[in-house]
Amino acid sequence: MELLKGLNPQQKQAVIAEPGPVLVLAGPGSGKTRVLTQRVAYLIDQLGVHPYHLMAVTFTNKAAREMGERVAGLVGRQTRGLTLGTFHATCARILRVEAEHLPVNSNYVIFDADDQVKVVRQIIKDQNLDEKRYRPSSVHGSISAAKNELYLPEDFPIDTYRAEVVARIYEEYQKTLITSNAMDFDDLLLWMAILLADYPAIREKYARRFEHILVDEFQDTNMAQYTLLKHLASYHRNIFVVGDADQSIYRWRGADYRNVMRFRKDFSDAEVILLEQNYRSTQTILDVAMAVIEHNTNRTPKRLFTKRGTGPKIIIKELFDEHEQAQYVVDTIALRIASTKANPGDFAVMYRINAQSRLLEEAFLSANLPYKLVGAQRFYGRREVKDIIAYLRLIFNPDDAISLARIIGTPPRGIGTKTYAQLRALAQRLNLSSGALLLELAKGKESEHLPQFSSRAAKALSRFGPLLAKWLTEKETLPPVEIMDQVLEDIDYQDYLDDGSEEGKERWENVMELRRLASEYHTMGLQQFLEDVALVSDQDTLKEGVDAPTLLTLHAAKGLEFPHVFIVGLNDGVLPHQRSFEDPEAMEEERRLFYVGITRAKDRLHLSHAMYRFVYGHTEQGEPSRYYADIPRELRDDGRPKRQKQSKSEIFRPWNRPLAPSKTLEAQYKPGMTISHPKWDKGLVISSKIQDEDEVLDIVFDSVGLKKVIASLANLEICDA
DNA sequence: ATAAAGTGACTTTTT
DNA sequence: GTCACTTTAT
Repeated sequence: MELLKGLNPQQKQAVIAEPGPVLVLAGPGSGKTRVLTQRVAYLIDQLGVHPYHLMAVTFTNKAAREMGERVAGLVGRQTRGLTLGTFHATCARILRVEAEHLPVNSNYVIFDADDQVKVVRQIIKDQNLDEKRYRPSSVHGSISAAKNELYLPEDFPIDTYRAEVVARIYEEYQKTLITSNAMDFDDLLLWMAILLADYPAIREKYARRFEHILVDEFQDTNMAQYTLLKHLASYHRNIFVVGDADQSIYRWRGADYRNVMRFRKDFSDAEVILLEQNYRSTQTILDVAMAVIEHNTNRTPKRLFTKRGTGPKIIIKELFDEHEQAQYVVDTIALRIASTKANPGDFAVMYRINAQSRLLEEAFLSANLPYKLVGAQRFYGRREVKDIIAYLRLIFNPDDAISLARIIGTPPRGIGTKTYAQLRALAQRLNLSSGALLLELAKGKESEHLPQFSSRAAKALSRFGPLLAKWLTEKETLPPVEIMDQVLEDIDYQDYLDDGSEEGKERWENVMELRRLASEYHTMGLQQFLEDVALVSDQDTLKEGVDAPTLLTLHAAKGLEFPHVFIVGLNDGVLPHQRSFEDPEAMEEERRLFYVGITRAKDRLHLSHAMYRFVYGHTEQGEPSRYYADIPRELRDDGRPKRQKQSKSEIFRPWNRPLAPSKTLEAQYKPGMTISHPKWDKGLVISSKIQDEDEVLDIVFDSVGLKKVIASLANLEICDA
């Protein structure tokens, strides 16, 4: 079979597996995307399954698009009818079709994270709750977590007083969304699961339709996703899932790698296939990856191997501060591009938090090196972009309270917070959405409610209402880009942005970029444009065909690969992140995140950290990441000259100190010793063990309590033996 | 009602 | 240090 050429036996076994439940446990770089793609092609081509009866779920739209193109190439014809997309996009589409069974209509809008927090904040204000005690983002986090676990407001577990308050806010929150004719990200999954559970007819309709279901990145599904998959697979039971528990990095979003175990239990007859051979990285990189991930508990040990050969050691570099680190990255990349045949696009720089990208960007800019930054927030989070999207959303769905609140006074048109609050209160009393009331007021003298406002407010309102009404008629005939043009003209937005500054110019350019995006939706229409804009993933913003280094978070790096990978900021508190310190489960996830980063590298891996780093404006001494201790010496090259030069500068530049002391395999510290640490001061040694030619100590400090310390890195002084 | 100036919270990670 | 939100002056 032409289709199976070049596959190894396990991959082949997966592609041609008998219908029924299949679980593919795929290590990094083991060709799982290929398996998934070939499997779809095989089902269509060899088993004659019509694409209409297939559903494939991926993690990003980009992955879906690539898969679609590859399948089309393999089967040599159109894949029309194939359901292929992210969980959210797929659910959004089905929910529009089934809207009659939902509390919203098919023109619902999708609330993003920002909108969600705004709704919560408004409710907290309305209920006179203390915003400090009930922080909107944290309350929203609780609501989101509940939804991912399929708890409706009435099911919200109340064990504390706080939970009682949150449950009340949750209830209000859902009401607000419904009157806004909106769904949030979590609702897309939640309502889909509810629909399938509560309406046997709908369940049967889709379960019968999807003869085969394929799921990528299965380890990152949450309870809602797992449940709806189970419903969808309830008729044919042909569910093919691919995942790797070691790469589960979205626990904080409700993802639960235990779904892999759940799957094995719920589908006990599942065929389990292991893909261990790696086609991406050198053995050295794989050995580093395994050495790091082995420290996690509760995992199935895996042996990653490759036929690619050993490859060079990985490089570990300590820099003075984050500026020097950024400079080092840029210099190294520039040098390699100049001296080897590496292309700029072969390089990626990864970091734990978005804030770390700024210094890197600056270094790239000042070196005059182009770069690509992955991150949707960067563009869609901009004020001017959000403003225009809010106008379009309001035009698509005038009930959208959040969008109306955003734009009713932007640009200023005489409707301030007071007037808006009045409008909102009256609308609530009349059981209308604010937008609907605004349209009612647009009738001018005929409106019975207009006299309730001051003459000034009434005048402003009766000017804006008709404008909205006009746009609403225009949307029926105009494509998205022309609606947008009309809005920009009517509100004189360019003039509003233009304050003569460089920033104002930039903002207008962003609006024009959005316009360019909208212009691609001539045939697909406003609904599709708004939906795509709401559901873009960070990876989707990665520009293809631009040959430049990529800057991205470790999360965004999942599923990608690069010949040269730099992971920066390997400082304790950054990677692993401080916020995870107290929670062992979160710490395991930090480790998986690092593992994901390492395994993105094909040929060369560079790790680096800064001796001093900025925290809230001032410099603080940073500790190298504890993960270094897990990387065997023989796999790393710490750039230390073979012979130590004794120069004065070295004495005054402690950051040049070698990563390891002179090689001693004997413990220098014993339990019971009192030591002194440069940052944590006095402490008592509890235990000491030799690990990878380094001494690892457990020390109880008076200041911070129990810490794991690597002797060669910590600069300890013995006070009292 | 709006713009300017001042205050305080805050930084994981994202569909 | 920065952003978003609140208070104060026009």
